[in-house]
Amino acid sequence: MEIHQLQYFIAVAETGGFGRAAKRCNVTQPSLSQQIIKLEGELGEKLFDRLGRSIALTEAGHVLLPKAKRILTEVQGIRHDVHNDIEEGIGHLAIGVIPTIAPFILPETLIRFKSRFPNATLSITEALTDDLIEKLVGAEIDMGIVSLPINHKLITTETLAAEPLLVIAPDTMNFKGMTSLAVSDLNGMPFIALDEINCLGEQVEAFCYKHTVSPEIVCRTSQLSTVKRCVESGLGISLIPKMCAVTEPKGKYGYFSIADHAPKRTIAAASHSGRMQSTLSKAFIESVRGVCAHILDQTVITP
Amino acid sequence: MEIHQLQYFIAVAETGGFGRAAKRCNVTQPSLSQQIIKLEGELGEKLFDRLGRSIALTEAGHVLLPKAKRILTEVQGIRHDVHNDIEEGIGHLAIGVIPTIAPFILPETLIRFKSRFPNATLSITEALTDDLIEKLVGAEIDMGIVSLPINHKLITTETLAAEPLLVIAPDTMNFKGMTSLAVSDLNGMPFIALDEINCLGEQVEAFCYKHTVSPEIVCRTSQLSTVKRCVESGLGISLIPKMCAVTEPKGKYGYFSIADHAPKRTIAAASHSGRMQSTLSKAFIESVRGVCAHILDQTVITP
DNA sequence: CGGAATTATAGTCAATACCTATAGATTCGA
DNA sequence: TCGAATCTATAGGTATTGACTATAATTCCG
Repeated sequence: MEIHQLQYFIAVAETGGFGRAAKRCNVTQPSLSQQIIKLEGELGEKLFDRLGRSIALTEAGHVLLPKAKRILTEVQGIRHDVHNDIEEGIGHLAIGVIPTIAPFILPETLIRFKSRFPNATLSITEALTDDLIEKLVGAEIDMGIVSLPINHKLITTETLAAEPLLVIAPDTMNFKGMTSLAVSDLNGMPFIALDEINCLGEQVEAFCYKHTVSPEIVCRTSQLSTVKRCVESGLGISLIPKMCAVTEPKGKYGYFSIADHAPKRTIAAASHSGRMQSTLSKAFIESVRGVCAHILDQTVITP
Repeated sequence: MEIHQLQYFIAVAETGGFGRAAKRCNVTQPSLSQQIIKLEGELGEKLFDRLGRSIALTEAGHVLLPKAKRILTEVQGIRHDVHNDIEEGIGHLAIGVIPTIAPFILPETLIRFKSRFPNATLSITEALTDDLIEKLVGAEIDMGIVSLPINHKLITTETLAAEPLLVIAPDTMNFKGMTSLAVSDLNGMPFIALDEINCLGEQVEAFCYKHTVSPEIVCRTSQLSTVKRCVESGLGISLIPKMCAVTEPKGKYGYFSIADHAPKRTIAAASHSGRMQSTLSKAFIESVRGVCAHILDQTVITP
């Protein structure tokens, strides 16, 4: 059974004749007759009673007609739907975000995205960079929000924001009253480090190494919120991304920028080079970009 | 767009590869590839991202997949539906009945038929024999319940019942006390005739002519109920079908059979010779046959 | 880098959808 | 009742196209 056969069938039923139907379908009458006969053979039922002047639907024909019409309507609609649904943002998007970004941007991003695409569904995976890359390659997720650099030949990245890393220090320490520090000020300071399995942990480590700063690592945790808690307890200082400083209520600690060699991380959207970016994907990226800009525009430096 | 293309598309989406899909569809991989490419061309959108090891649905592919599955499911179901719906009596039946039969058999017939085929829809046309034949030939109705004879080369008839015609006479006339009459008793009697456009009118006329009986026609009406009313008023006698006598409450008149040359009419189902009789049609015929038997089994002859 | 796996391309073949011409059947009007 | 008109089915030829084989190009993995 093929779609053009159903088309012919409907044409015959509606025009009441093979000849007229053939004209409507832009084929000759014998061609159309053959296809109808073939369809009848496949269904094992005659579809029309060929009376002399006109034709009448048999019982089987009566059963088939509405079903055939329905199918044809759906087929006709597919071409438009494929385009319209895309434009109307109907669909699904699977996103991955690294843990040192997720909690700060997701709430606002989801609100923005959902209000723009109420008919889209989202699934969010929070995982470390390497996991996200693997999932991207395996097409388990459509896009990852990560921190650069990413080095994988199948992954393409698009920069979304450059984010300063700020020194967070407890009120009990003697940075109080200063607005900015120099790299050298970190030397020998007690330091709360983020575990290196987080890319942020690596980046901080790299920053220190590059500027030959050697803080004294007193504690290593795997979550930024734990880092903050430790700092608040006066255990030491740390370097945290600005979005983490902005989006949470301030406690007994202050934020300071480093004046001479300001550390930063680059937030980017990562996707599979071989896959087309969907409309939803692109829109989500813009949402994130907007949220980052909004968050990073705020000021938190201790006065 | 053809159905086998949708089939191939679904197979690729579900097996995650062109080769595996081809195996499932019993075609070679190049054939399947070509059809997918053709489908993509027709839709103007790529449906898959061909990654090295596997494939991923594009946005358009994601939109198409559920629609394609739906269509295919419906197509798969058609073959069964065409047969099952027929067996389950889903469908429509257009019936025509002549006015001198309709009011007496329809109520009971419809009740029987509807309880047997609750999912069928019925449309009833009440019209004179010639009209019904015309509608049958034009396939406007599927079957007619008429009185024989029918002479039309395109019409086939199937006898349902032989029905006596009874003399109806007002209580005021001197048939009182008799149980049966002879044809000759009608001679010169005041007679309420049914209009000849009804076949029953013709038949009565023919009966009288055949037996050289000449009742005196005092009135000609077009409905049997009017005939009865007139008889009840004492205007004269008439000949009416037994079903008319049985199914209505008795008034101030009596029924008498004619002993020597009992007049009767033959009730039959008429249909177009070139058309297949649907299951519903056949079932309806049986319903009518049953109702006729039940009605004509009763006795109304004045004791 | 070589071998396994996967998709795309090229060229050929065969099935089939389509066309022209015509036959068979039915209807309608003279 | 006969012939013209109308309609569907059949026959035979053509051309499109779906499918096959063989192979190239690419990716992935050891």
